[in-house]
Amino acid sequence: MAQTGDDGLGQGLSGGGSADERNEAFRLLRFSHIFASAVREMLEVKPLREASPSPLTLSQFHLLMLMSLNGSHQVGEVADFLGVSPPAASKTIDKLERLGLVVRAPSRGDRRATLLSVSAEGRRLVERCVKLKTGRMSPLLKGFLPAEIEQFVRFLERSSMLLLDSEPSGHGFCLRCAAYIDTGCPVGDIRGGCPHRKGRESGAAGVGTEEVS
Amino acid sequence: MAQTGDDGLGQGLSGGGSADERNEAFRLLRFSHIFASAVREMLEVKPLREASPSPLTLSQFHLLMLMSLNGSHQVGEVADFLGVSPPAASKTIDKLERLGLVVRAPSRGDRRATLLSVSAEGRRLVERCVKLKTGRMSPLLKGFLPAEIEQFVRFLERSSMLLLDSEPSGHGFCLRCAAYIDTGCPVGDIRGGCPHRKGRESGAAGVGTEEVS
DNA sequence: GTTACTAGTTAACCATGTTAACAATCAGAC
DNA sequence: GTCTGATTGTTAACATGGTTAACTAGTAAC
Repeated sequence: MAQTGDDGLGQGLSGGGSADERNEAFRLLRFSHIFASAVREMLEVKPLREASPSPLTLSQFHLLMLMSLNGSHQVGEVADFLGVSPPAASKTIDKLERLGLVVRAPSRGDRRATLLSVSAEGRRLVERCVKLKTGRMSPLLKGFLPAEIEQFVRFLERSSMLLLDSEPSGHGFCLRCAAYIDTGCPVGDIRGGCPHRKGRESGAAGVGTEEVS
Repeated sequence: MAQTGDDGLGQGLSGGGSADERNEAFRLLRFSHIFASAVREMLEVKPLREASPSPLTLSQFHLLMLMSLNGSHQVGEVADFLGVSPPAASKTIDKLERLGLVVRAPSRGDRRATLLSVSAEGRRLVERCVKLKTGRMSPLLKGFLPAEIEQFVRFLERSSMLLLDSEPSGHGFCLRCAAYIDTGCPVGDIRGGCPHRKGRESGAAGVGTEEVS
């Protein structure tokens, strides 16, 4: 039953073009969803659950990851990066502080601001989690030839950019897209720019240099 | 600053192998994240926000999608498919019913069960949403050659399976992975089987045939 | 026909998000 | 210098979506 073109949605997917083209569009949509779910589940949620004794949210972990790479941050920056309101960020930080993963300290320059940094315990958690991610990646790396990996990465990059570029005018939401891993987020180039990147570039002198620990 | 191998995480990612291999693993992990986020945002969240006057959750929409393709369902099946507890499903259905998108009707065979079906309004919403998804896909389809699309889809499928297969023993969580689009979910083959599939196969005679309309 | 199980809902609670209001501090006009 | 206005972060009040436990109604087994 329900062969590709038969059901109600086969119609909805037909944007013109031959049946083969429709079928390709259909399969691409489907496996994009599956891949996205698999990545989220196996490379984000599961490693985090295994690495952390107390159950952390992905948001909470992203915050930790961000700070473990970029030194101290202000609460507002963190809120921007996570894409939530300042009170939400504040509460998230409360929780992480109770767990002993981050540390709040008053900023010396601006006494309104509070600087956040990762504790040793938090840093260890991040390391454990990254190690688990790496482990889960390895069957994937073993199952492809190096040249295939290279091409797959290029496909992923190109298609991500094509997807995001269809935005009428980039009002710059943040993908929380692992940009914290490295500089040069390609997403930032086509949208308004991810807040994390902004923080690192413009705020580098004011924030990054003021170490807490 | 922070070139790929310099920062704290370059170390964490090194699972052995040459620097080039590590770099490839690194890029693959990163662009997998980016692609997953882009798919979620542009092919799931945004189309839904645009198609629906009242803000629906992805869960709620998945439920709608599921039922619009497979006729009526029981509350418990829906809970399994969404991966939430029965009370949560019940409340979700409450909301969708208040919005006039689904209809509850007593089952004639088993008077404990309630059968759910999509209203005409709900069906229109699903169609609008699918159309928007298709629209957002088109730049992607235009930006690739047909042969590239084909290969990209194969990569996505292979890597999804490799990722999911690394699970020690599939205790069958559901990816909500767009399996509702078509039969033959490849994920179901390697895990315990997605609950939706189970519902369609074993429950087809008891549930699918009893139309509520 | 009594007993045990199943389907669904309700109640009480928790986590996480929001907006509005607030205290403290900074920065510029005068 | 000081007053006014913007900013930083927190608290308070509330909405939403999830959980488990308890309950009702109905089915099924013996």
